[in-house]
Formats: sequence, structure tokens, C-alpha cells
Amino acid sequence: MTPYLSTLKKCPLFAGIDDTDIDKILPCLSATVFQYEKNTFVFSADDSVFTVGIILSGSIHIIKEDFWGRKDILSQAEAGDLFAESFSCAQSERIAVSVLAAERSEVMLVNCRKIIKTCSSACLFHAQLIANLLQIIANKNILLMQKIEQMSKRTTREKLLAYLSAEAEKVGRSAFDIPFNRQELADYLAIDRSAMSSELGRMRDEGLLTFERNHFELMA
Amino acid sequence: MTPYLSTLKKCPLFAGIDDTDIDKILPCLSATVFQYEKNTFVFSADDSVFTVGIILSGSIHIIKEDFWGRKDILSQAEAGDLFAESFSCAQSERIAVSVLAAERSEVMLVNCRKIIKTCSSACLFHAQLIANLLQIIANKNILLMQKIEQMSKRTTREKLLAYLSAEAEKVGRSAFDIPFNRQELADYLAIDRSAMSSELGRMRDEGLLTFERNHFELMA
DNA sequence: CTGTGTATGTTGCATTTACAACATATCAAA
DNA sequence: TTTGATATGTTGTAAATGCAACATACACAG
Repeated sequence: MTPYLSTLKKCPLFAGIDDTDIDKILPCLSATVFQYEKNTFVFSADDSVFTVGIILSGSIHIIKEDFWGRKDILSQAEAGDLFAESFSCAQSERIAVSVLAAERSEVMLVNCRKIIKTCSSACLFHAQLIANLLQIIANKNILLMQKIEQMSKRTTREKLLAYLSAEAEKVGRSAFDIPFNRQELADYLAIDRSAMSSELGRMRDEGLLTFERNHFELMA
Repeated sequence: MTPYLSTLKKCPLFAGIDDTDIDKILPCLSATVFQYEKNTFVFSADDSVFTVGIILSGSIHIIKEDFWGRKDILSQAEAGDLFAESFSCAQSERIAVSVLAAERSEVMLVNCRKIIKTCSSACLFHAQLIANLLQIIANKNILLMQKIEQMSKRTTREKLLAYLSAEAEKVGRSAFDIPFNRQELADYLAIDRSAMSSELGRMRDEGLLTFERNHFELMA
């Protein structure tokens, strides 16, 4: 029994697969565990990556460095999270970003070809793994498209309306709670917090919506 | 022999699969062809979609309608293109966008479960189809992430630097051609064309880069 | 209750951007 | 070559944004 089971269970890659079965799948996938010290590279920008990563402990940062050497943290992931799944499935020559251990971390790497190719013994769980992997990447895709649609609007007001409209649609009601505070929402939409706050006030004055903290209601 | 073979060959879903084999796969996938008149729905926002679409002839628009009913074309696809692949693989309850035939079109719909589940006769091509589907969605994912990274920058200059930097990195040289004209680049980055043109001029004056039409060179 | 930290709202101002209008350059067809 | 269509560059002005600073509200630990 792998000592990492409780963490692996949280990983969406294994969704719908029983504890006992996770244990059976791992050797079939040739899953291997690696340790990384703080600030060491898991992958670097020039690497070809054919493995998805699952964080068993610690956390990692995805870093982008531009032509002039300016660095930027694109995202982060922690225990139970999957990472590098898009890079490995895309089979690109270089991933163009770096993956750094943000602290001392244990990471399980699984070759994604092993996931795709059903093994000779016709392991029943491959189909589920494939469906999970597809679902994870496809879902991320939808969220990214949604975000781009909202960020593509030219004004603060239009970005807010696009975002709030999508949130209302998601729950099927005109009243809803958002999962962001003001600063987080501003960062998500890549706009200024104070300008956003003012704009929200103006929109309320014009009767477009009402809000209190993270609760919003849109007016038809 | 399917009459659609020449179009299907262009579809990335069938990349790496021989003509004769495409013909064998189709019945195995229960692929079905539908016709749509101009401005009729292929899918509507409230649908659950479990099929990927392949355009055999004509073209489609992906449309988003917000809370107040304002419509927006998010993307379009034409003969040989795949669409709805993210929605079907994500297994979401509703796709939240509409797919409309932009003209009289023929569309082949394939249940994505059929693609994922290797058939009983152990059809050799399923593995390739799965790999293709994953690769297509993962690649799109990477492009979307890249675009978001660039759009997230706050100023016109920073957006341009992020974009140009990524293009230079892609070819591994500081001189490169971009696939956009000025208007298209401005739309891609969600900024104003004339402001972008001025900013490019200023950046050239400051010695950051040189350019002529769609050829750029970055200066270290 | 009080104090402290954090989240949110508000305002003024400097900077940046969008927009419109026009100038120039490029390219293809007549 | 001329003409028209399209792409790109330039400029001025109005509007929007980012920023800093401060005010207010709220949550929570002591």
C-alpha cells in the first residue's frame, strides 16, 4: 500500500477510482516519486516533458521568463494537485516555462503515454484515467476561454459585466456569490482595484446591479 | 468509402491515420452526418454536449450571449476543423455558448465516449485517436495560457513585449515574423491599433526593437 | 469593549488609452 | 502607370485608467 494514498485520492486524475485500485494502477503506470529541494527545478523551459506531475507534499511554482530575463509566477500548485498535464499531453518540444519547487517537495511523475495506452492485461482503469485526464484538461480549457472572453472587453465596466453575467449564468439565477474579494477579482480581470470599486458603485447608481461584499444581484 | 475523406484527412483528430483506416474507424465511432441551414443551431447554450463536431462543409460560429442578451462571436470554424471538443470532453451540464451554422453546413458528430472507450475488437486506431484528441485540447490549452499571460499585462507596451518575447522564444531567435497584421495583433492583445502603432514606434526609438511590417527583431 | 488588521469605498491627479481623422505606404488589378 | 483598396503610421483631444492617499466598515483576538 502506497503511503501517499490519502494525497493521491485528492488528485482529480484518480477521481472515481477506488483506493484499492489506485494501488494496483501505480506500478502499471510506472509511477515514480522524486524529491526536490526548495528552489530547484522540476522542469526547465527548454525541457521536453512527457510526464504529468502529482504533488505529494510541498508546492511548486510555474515560472515564465521573458526575452529580457524578467520573471513572472504564472501559477502555483500544492499537495494533491496535478501539474504539467497540458505540456505532456501536447507533446511539444519545449515547455517554455519553468517548474520550480517552492519548498521541499515530493512529486510523483507519470508518463502520459502509459496513461493513454491501455496495457496488455486490459487494465479496467485506464479508460477512467483517460476520461479523467481529458476532463481535467478540457475543463481548464473552458475556464481559460471564459477568462479570455472577459478580459478581451475593453473597459472596466464591460469586463465586470462579462464576468458577473457569466457567474449569474453559472448558477442560473440573477443573485449569486462570487469566490473573490475585490483585489482578487481585479487581479483576475487584470484591472485596477480602486477603479473597479468606483465602477461598481456607478453601475449600482445606474440600477444595473446591487451588491454587498461578495454577494451580487443583476437587474434585468 | 466515405465521400468526406478528403475533408476528414485535414482534421487533426485523424492525424497520423491512413486514409483507408479512417474509413474503417467511422462506423466503429458511430459517426453521423447532419445538415444545418444557415443561422440554425448546432448546439444551444443550455445543451449538454457529448459529441465532438467535425465540419465537412460550410462553417460555424461560436456565440456567447450575456445576461442582458448582448451577443458576441467568440470564434469560428470551417471545413476540416474540429469544434465542441472541450465541451464534450469536460462533460459539463451546459455549454453556455451557442454553436450556429454561419451558412448551410454539413457536420459530422462523434460521441466522445466512443473515442475514449477502446472497442471490443481492440481497434488499433483508438489509441491514436485518444492521443490526437488529448494533444489537440492540450495544445489549445497552452495557447490560451500564453494569451492570458500576455493580456494580463497592464500597459500596451508590456503586452507587446510579452507577445514579442514569446514569439522570439518560439523560434529560438531574436528575429522573426509574426502571423498577424497590426489590426489582428491589436485584437489579439485586446488593445487599440493606433495606440499600439505609436507604442511600437516609441519602443523602436528607445532601441528595444526594430520592425518592418510583420518582421520584428528584439534588441538585448 | 478595544485595538489591530484587513477589506472596501472614495477622491484627486498624472498618465495612458481610445477614438477619430488624416497622412503615407504598399500592393494588386485595370 | 494609374487607380483603388488595404495596411500602417501619426497626431490631437476626450475619456478612461492607474495610482496614491485616505476614509470607512468589518472581523476577530485579546
